[in-house]
Amino acid sequence: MNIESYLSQTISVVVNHLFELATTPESIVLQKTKKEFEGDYTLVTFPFIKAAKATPEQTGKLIGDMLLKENANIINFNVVKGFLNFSLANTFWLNEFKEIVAQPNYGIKKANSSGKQIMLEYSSPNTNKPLHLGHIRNNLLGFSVANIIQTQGHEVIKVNLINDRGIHICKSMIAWKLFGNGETPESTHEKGDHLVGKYYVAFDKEYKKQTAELEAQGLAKEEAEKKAPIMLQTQDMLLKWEANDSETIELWKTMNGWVYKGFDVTYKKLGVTFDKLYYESNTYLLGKEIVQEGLAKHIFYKKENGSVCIDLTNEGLDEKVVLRSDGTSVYITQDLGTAIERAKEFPKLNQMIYTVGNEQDYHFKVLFKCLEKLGYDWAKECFHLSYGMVELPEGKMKSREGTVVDADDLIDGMVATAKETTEELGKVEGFTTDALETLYETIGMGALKYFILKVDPKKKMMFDPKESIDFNGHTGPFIQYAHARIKSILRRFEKPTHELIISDGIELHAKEKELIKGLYEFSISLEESANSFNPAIVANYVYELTKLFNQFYNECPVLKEENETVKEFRIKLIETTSTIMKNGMKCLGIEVPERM
RNA sequence: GGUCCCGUAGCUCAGCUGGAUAGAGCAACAGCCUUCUAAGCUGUGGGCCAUUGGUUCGAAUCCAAUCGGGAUCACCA
Repeated sequence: MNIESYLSQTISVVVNHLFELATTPESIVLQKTKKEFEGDYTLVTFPFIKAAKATPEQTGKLIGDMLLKENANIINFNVVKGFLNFSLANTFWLNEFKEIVAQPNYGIKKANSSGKQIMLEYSSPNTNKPLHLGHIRNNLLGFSVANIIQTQGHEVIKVNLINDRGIHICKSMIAWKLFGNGETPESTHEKGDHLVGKYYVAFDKEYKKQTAELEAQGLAKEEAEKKAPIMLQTQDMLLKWEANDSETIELWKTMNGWVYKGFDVTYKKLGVTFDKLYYESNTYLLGKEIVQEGLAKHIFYKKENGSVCIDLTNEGLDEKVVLRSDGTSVYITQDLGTAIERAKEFPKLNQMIYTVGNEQDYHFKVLFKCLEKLGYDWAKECFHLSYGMVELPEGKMKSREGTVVDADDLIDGMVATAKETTEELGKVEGFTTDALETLYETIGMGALKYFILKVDPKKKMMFDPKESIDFNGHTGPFIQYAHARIKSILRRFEKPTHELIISDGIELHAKEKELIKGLYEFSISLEESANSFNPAIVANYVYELTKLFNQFYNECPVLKEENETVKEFRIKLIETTSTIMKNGMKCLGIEVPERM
């Protein structure tokens, strides 16, 4: 049951009767009562004082009196200025709790016929370098949003479009050919993506050296950059690749193979998965036909030099090239092609979501506008899940220069810190070695994932590698710890919990009531989180719930409670709390341990 | 320069579909482990919510301008 809409309904009836209004339940301003005041919900009465022809205080009292008379669930009220605070009966909250308990997956809707089919693209790595912190945000965000959308009864197809071709890929290939001496991940015991990334950096170094030399010989900077031998070799290689030169293709396959193996390890550590992989080498030629189609429809036009453009100046955008004068594709050509291809491949698709950084806001505006102009009505259901950059205190990350926070290093560092902390706290007893390894990963990754996901995706976020991610306070381990504490109590409880019956006569402790309210909120937060594609809402919700639990834990003994009815109720209460914590964290891709 | 995003405590972030005295965490300080795991709980200090003006009974929240920061405006991806 949605408590707010139930109350709004009641209030609108009362208000309409009292003041001869025609207020709809939706227009009632209702909020949770602030901590400092007595009550559960608060009605803002300012909107009614005119119709009531009374002061805010009098208006509040009028409404309060009538609510008290009309609704048995409302047992008390007080008025402070224009605010009517009212309390709901003990039994009301107990019943609410029973309803939650009766739904094993409270807040989570099963996939049903009214659910949508949604494609969500995320990750989209380049195969010339390892993943870094920016990719971590992308991956965690994409995976988490997919989970969250699923809880609302939708089907999500997670896809990864791998950027496996192009000049940047050739750069690391050339560098490897020149300086690699036949190195392989096996020979160097290096992760494949790191090995290839090393040569990408090597390319940049050599390229800078060569341009500097040419500049010293008197060439202009621009000229030098064009004429550097290594750049010419790279361009030549790209041509060979496009001409399907067997030796080049062979090297490309080999090196990309190394990278994929490396990526798989990182993806596994991050716990992200995909339903379908797309490779740009297969899709980059798509879209040319679309351009012809657009030309025929006079949506695109040909310029004198032969390039094809679209004029979006009326839309507040610019003129954009969609096909080069030499007839080759640009970025947006393939994106048009890929989108249309996917729509054909999945005819039931209701929405396409692209998880890509906000530096590409403009690109996606143009892309969606193009699709719309081409007459694809699903274009307005396309959504760019845009997220802010992860910033470092020293400035930007540049993978070419190797000044990045590497994903694997960061992950390993987090796990190592988890290990250190656990050992320092002396909490290693009773675990097998394997269980400990798993625990360190759970805690380390929990801390990292929570750190990233608790902030609003739209906003840029700051990450200071020098300050390690915290394990105290508003963090993943804080929640994991509370969960483990609950499980510890449940392990000691002698009866099977499913047999427990919640008695009606229980007088709720303040912290118990707060906790029930907190449990109820899960469903609302999850829905809000899904609607706004924002995992931070769930993340912050679970934190709030955990705080409520910790307060309860401090004030209300469970196993030591002498009254058997109360004890069993509390068992049920914490069991439900642990389930919601677990389900909430699962949405974020974070595991919660049974003990820690 | 055009367009878009962002400015909240020393730091990292909530709150933004307008409502009461603006919240957390970290850091600092002070309490709580013969009581279910102290990765916890309780308390103290810390704020012209960038600035100015407007709308409103009421503005951190909406509007405008200014200042500061970032992104983007490629026949790169």
